[in-house]
Amino acid sequence: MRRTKEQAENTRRDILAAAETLFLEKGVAHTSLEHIARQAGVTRGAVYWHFENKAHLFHELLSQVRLPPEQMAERLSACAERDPLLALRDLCVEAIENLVHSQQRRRIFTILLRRCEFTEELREAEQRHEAFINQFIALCEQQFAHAEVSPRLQADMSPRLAARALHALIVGLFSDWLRDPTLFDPLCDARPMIDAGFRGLIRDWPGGAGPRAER
Amino acid sequence: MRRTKEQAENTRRDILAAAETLFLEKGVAHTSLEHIARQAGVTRGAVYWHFENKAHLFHELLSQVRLPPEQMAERLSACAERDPLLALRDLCVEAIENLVHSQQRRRIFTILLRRCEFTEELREAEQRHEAFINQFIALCEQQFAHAEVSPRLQADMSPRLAARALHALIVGLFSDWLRDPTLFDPLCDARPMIDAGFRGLIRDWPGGAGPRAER
DNA sequence: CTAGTTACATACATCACTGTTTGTAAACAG
DNA sequence: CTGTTTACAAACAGTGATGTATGTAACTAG
Repeated sequence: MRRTKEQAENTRRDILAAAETLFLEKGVAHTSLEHIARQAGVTRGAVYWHFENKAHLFHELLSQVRLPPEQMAERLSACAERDPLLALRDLCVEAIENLVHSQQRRRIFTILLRRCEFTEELREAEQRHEAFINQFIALCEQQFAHAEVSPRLQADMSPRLAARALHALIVGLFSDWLRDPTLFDPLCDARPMIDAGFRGLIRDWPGGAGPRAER
Repeated sequence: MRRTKEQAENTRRDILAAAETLFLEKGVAHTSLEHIARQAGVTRGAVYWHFENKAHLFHELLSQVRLPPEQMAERLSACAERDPLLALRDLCVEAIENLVHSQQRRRIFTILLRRCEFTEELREAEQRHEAFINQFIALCEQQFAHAEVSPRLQADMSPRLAARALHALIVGLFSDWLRDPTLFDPLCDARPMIDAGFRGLIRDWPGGAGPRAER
């Protein structure tokens, strides 16, 4: 009963989708490969064929939604003629809004934040994720350290600290909203909240009256 | 080999301590009651005697570090003669600094944020924790809605939104620092970061030159 | 057309965990 | 001092998960 390459790719996707569903529902540790296989309509044989083990499966799940940092860096430097901070602000707002637009992102970040244990087993996936975060923070710091920007920082803020505060705000918004989506509405609240963050970091940050970002 | 009441209390504490250690090390789901018992120098019999099951054990672990909300409310209203926001600010800063001062807090919050899966099994503990968070947010909102305070909010900020943004910042700082303690030093950085948060929410927030809180 | 390989299913061996039950010595109440 | 309860230890029963090994039919390259 061998399948064609295309069919094989489909079962692979089915397995990933099944894992996504079950990880979200019962947590990573409490989901067995048997479970995943059944949900995907295959046996564990298929799972072990496509993935080394649960940790690798998890890892590949995560890779599906991470914006490659190069792309982020590109987006930030693309609009170099504008205020570099406005580009960063828009990026942050979009990151949060994206949770609304893609249920897959929402599911996977929920798994990441609330349905998995970062322990030996998932060390590799964790490290990749951490590397990603560090790159994001580094990018922020870079923007804040920009020659035209750093003089605008509030007195008690270094580029380093500003980057960390901004990241904390975003992570907090992610994890709060994923925990309870009724807390706020990303589509209308993310922007003012992020703006508030920037206002605390930057002296002359344009107030609530500032222009909306172009889309 | 029955023990005296005092001895029993000790084994209970030993079990909790063992669970704390192992949950942190290997995650809640990956830690068996057998493991915990061994680490505590007892058998599973003792564990089942003192706790109904792993979920209840986990629950009692968490209760060890949560500041009762009444105490928070009290602290906030205690210094009513001062700016209510300064009291809130100090409370937030302290919450973060406390992570440094108590390794137990640090361990337990690490477990909460990175070593457990919020799934059916832990539903009860999760709900209590969530209730606690909601009370905290409600308290913040209350402070921001205070008659003398709300006119000072930035134009695009409601008390509701401000409370949520502040909580997100704190949660983010918690989870970032627990993930990587080299990111910043709570003892000197928490205050400016929290101040930045407030500055983004409040118009006339005293700048970095503001007075340090009395201790 | 036919090796050889692929994409699985099936079977096997092993082990770990949970919950419960039973046993028991020692503490404690009266 | 004695019956009762406490604070466990030990044994039991059942279940499920993992990794691997083996089988196999169909695809595919030549």
